[in-house]
Amino acid sequence: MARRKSGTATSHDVARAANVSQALVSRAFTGNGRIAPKTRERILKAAEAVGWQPNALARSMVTGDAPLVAVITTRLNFDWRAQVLSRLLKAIQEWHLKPLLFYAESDAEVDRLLDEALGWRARGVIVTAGVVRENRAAAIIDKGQFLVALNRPANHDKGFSVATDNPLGGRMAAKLFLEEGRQRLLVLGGPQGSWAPSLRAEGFSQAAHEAGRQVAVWNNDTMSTEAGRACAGRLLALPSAQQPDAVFATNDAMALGFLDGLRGHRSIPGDIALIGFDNLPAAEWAPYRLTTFEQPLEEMMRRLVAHVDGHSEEQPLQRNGAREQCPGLIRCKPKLITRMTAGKTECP
Amino acid sequence: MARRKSGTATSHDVARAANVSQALVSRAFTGNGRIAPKTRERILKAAEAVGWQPNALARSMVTGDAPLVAVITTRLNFDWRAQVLSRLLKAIQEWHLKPLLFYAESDAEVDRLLDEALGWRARGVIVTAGVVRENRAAAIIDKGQFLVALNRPANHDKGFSVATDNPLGGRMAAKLFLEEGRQRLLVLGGPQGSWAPSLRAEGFSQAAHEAGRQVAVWNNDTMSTEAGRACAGRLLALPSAQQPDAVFATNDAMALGFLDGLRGHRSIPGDIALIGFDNLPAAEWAPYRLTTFEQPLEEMMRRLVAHVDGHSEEQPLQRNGAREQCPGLIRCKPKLITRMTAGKTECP
DNA sequence: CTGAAAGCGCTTACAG
DNA sequence: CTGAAAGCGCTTACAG
Repeated sequence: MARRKSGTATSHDVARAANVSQALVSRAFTGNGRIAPKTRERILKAAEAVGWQPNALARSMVTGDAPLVAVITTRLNFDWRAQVLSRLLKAIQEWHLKPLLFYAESDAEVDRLLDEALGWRARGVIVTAGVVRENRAAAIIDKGQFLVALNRPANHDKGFSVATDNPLGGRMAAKLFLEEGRQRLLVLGGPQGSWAPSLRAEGFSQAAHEAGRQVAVWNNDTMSTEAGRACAGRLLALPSAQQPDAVFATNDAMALGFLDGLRGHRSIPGDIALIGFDNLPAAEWAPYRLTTFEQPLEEMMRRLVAHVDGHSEEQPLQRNGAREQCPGLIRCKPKLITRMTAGKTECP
Repeated sequence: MARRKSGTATSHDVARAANVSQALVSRAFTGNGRIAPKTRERILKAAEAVGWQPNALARSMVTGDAPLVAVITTRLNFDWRAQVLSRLLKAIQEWHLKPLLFYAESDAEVDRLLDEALGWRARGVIVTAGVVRENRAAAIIDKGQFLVALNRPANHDKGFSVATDNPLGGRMAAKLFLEEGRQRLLVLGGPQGSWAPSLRAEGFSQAAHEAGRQVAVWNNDTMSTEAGRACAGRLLALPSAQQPDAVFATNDAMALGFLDGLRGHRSIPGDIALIGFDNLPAAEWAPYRLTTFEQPLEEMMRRLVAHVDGHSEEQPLQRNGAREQCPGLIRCKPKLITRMTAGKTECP
């Protein structure tokens, strides 16, 4: 029944081999408590011979502190997700913590996974997929764990949420189009109810409305290159009087597909200006040269790290003093990367 | 010192709340041992009220079996890595195991991380980055853990290694070029000593040599689109008599950059035929239409899963009976995806 | 069906 | 400097 139990050495085996008490073996490895240097060395050698090292589970249990952080993630098929996870894993590594991953096949699973994560008594949880329900957030925080939500709300006033300033990105895109004198504006949006893409679209629409312009919004369930290509087809089928002359795609994948769909039919940015979001590697490739927004991943990670470090030092919340616009939500400015598809009308 | 210890409820708290013994609380959650249905329900309610669930660390300790699997990974900036990790996380999730990630900033760190992983007493370890040293492999397997290496050797006869059949891919590419009557062959290789890219290059060269053709190999330290573009520049600078008319890029990133670098200077596949490796999403985009190899990820995962399932059932090794070509290494055939850059010379 | 007790593999006061 | 002992939060025979 017990899988392996037999055969695995314990600190007692090492103690026997080094002819010391089991407690000394522990001290040799933790570095806590006095121990003669020579004894320590003898123990280390014995451990090596036996092939033993401390059982991290047992250590975590007895110290009441597991060096773990739970990370909720999902399919990595969108480039941006992989970038985020990669950067996150690196940060966690640098904390000398271990990421325990919870993979959500769909957003609906996220709540169950958060519950499961609680069982591991980790230092905290980082959510990069799905939605954090309010009572789940409370359960996590009440147990003294930190809660960080990336590009989504934490739904708790002691939770922490870092996001790209999506509305600002949308507004900047609109402003750029208006400065270029574009007339008919279109947004390639995400699924209904999605958080980040909706905020981008709303920021865009709002700025356009303030300038007296109307905006069409086409929602897309997948936000893939295929979806972008489909939108291009839809645009080409429109009566020419209704064809937009400026398009804001709420992610790069759609923008790239859109460009491919228009290739040979329209000139960019002559007929249609285009701005994307994410600054995927492909955005700068020769056939695209897409004007887009870079998400401030490094800044987001810095903020996240600062929050978690603050948490572990049990500092009082400094957030009130700092007067964030929206408590618990840190917005980091996206950076406009101007390439050929918009914003360069003054250059040849 | 102890971080949280205080405040966190235990099974005793639940027992008190439900007016039962602590042992019953355990039985209510594990499902092992007899317990009256009504008692169980009362306990579950009490636990919910207290906000408690079993401590997975303590459970793992006492059962001697932690439902963990260690995964060694690295930066996810290459698309293929992210795909692999994503698929892996899903498989592990389906086993009802939890992936504990070890992130190696460089290959040199991998050995240290493997050592660290041992401390968690996981069911096994899956290596997707760096090299598994022989004695490290032995240490893992001697402790009864499984060892799986993806696209690299496991370096132990009880380890398990699944890889794309890289030499075969190389040979197939060469064969296709030869059938097209290409004369001057070039390989865009990876770093010296890299495993998979070198095998691809070798397979290619070998097949070419057998047909009496010479092959030039240009190694690249990064295998990025930039490297591919640089190779294009280098090619264009060559005296025309020496210019290759067929290029095998050992990954798609280089192939795509190479295409961009040639754009406007050479016609593809007229002047130069090109084959890549990986079948990245971008390979099928309109400006590229790259002929390339799809790595058989699903088959690799199926094999991996079968091995690990076999391991947990303590089955005798079946490998000898099956007579694998190379013991412990399973090669899965890559699939040629024929698009526009090679292999379609008969079609307009 | 339920409870008291032993034990998982460690760490850490507490005595010597 | 070292060792014996308590205890971390559970699970699981073993008695009742």
